[in-house]
Amino acid sequence: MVGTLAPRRDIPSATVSRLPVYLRALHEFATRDVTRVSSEELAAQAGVRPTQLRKDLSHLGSHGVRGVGYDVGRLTAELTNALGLNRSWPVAVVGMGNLGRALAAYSGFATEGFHVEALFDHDPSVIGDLVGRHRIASMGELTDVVARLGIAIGVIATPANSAQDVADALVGAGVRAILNFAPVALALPEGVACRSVDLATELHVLAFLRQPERVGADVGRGQ
Amino acid sequence: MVGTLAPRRDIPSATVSRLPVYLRALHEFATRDVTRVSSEELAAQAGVRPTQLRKDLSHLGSHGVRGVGYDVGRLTAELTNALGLNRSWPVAVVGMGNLGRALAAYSGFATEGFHVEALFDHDPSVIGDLVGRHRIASMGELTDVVARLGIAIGVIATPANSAQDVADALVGAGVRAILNFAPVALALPEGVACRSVDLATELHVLAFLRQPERVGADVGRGQ
DNA sequence: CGCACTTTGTGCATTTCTTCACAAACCCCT
DNA sequence: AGGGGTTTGTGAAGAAATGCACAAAGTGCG
Repeated sequence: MVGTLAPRRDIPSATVSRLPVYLRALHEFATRDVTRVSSEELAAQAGVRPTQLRKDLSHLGSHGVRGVGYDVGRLTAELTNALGLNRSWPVAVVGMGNLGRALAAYSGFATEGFHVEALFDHDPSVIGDLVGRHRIASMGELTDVVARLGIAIGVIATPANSAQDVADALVGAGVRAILNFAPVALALPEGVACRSVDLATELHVLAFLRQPERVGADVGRGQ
Repeated sequence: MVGTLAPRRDIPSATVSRLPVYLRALHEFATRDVTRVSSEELAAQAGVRPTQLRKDLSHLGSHGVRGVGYDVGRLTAELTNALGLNRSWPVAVVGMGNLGRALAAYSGFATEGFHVEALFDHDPSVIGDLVGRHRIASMGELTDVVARLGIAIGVIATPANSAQDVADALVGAGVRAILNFAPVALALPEGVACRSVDLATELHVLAFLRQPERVGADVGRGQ
């Protein structure tokens, strides 16, 4: 973590990272037509301990009912609202290699108001190609397109060496939330949110954990 | 994190998650023919603070030279060794949708001894198809193939509802390290290492951070 | 050869995160 | 209406991670 810090309201960042997991667990119960869950059931589904779930929810001022549990619908609404998922989030993907194309088509991105609305690439030979319902635009069009479509989140799926330039372009165009798949630490101005996902790093950590010397271990956000 | 715990040797898990980042930063310097770096330079490249870098390296018993810095080659070797990257890690990818195919072809996977050696899918209509240099095998072949090729790491890129079955199959076949892209908390026996990457969760966190009420914030593994 | 300068390694303080333990709150049954 | 049985919400304890400040250890110049 390099950017800025200090969530304005006092929700710990560790808690924020888990809220989406709780939301998904709730959806799971909803599809089974369960209307009430205990912290124990919900925590089991989410892969955390009940006590942590309750503490996390307490930061939202969220209220279950003692002796009963949580109303699935109500808690879903509260979490959805807390996460800001009751609006639309136009997403742009930059970098149309294997990963970028997969992300552009990934159904996980289509949930909860996230919509891929624009695709960009540097390579002239792919500009104009259709991926899903969208045409790949050139980097030169980025500023205009981002402004016109009100892109809120930029996904960087380029090689490492162009990631910083892309980030600068996105920020310059007004994007203030970036999901970065390139294996570099981006330098970003204060006020720009960034999450990085690094596949090679994940494999490296697994390799460490699986070394014969070290016994069964489970580091980090295993679940 | 739900699985087991307690890295046998006392390297904090937060440190372990950063070691691959340092290794990559070192590679960057090496390609520029730099042979010595200070903790300040290396930390800047890695996106952390110098003091944290030094503290992390101290857990390895790694030694730089006071007044000088670190020898790029030597530190690279030490980190490579500590992470267990001086051997080959055969990887299998299960689930040949968009994401699985991208992962199978992803060059980031090809670094440092990680080699995709087997591909699996449930869908009969894609079994036998070639992706890269490999044929997609059926789930029924999983146990045999994993054993024969000595697969060390299983990557799950299936929908959420089949992820647990796939995990069980992998573990049953002897795989004890899993990289999970399905949005579920896997239940795994003690001694199986697991890292989960959840794209939807990352977007949700970004949405939270970008809500108007909360000012610039940067949660979690932003870099 | 010694002194000034640089940069590491680390004990300690601080902050953040997790877990425990229990009182408060609510339902339901009689 | 009251009491037993649950399950939440939370203060306080404990653990982990981070950041500070400085001593230790090296280089190189005079």
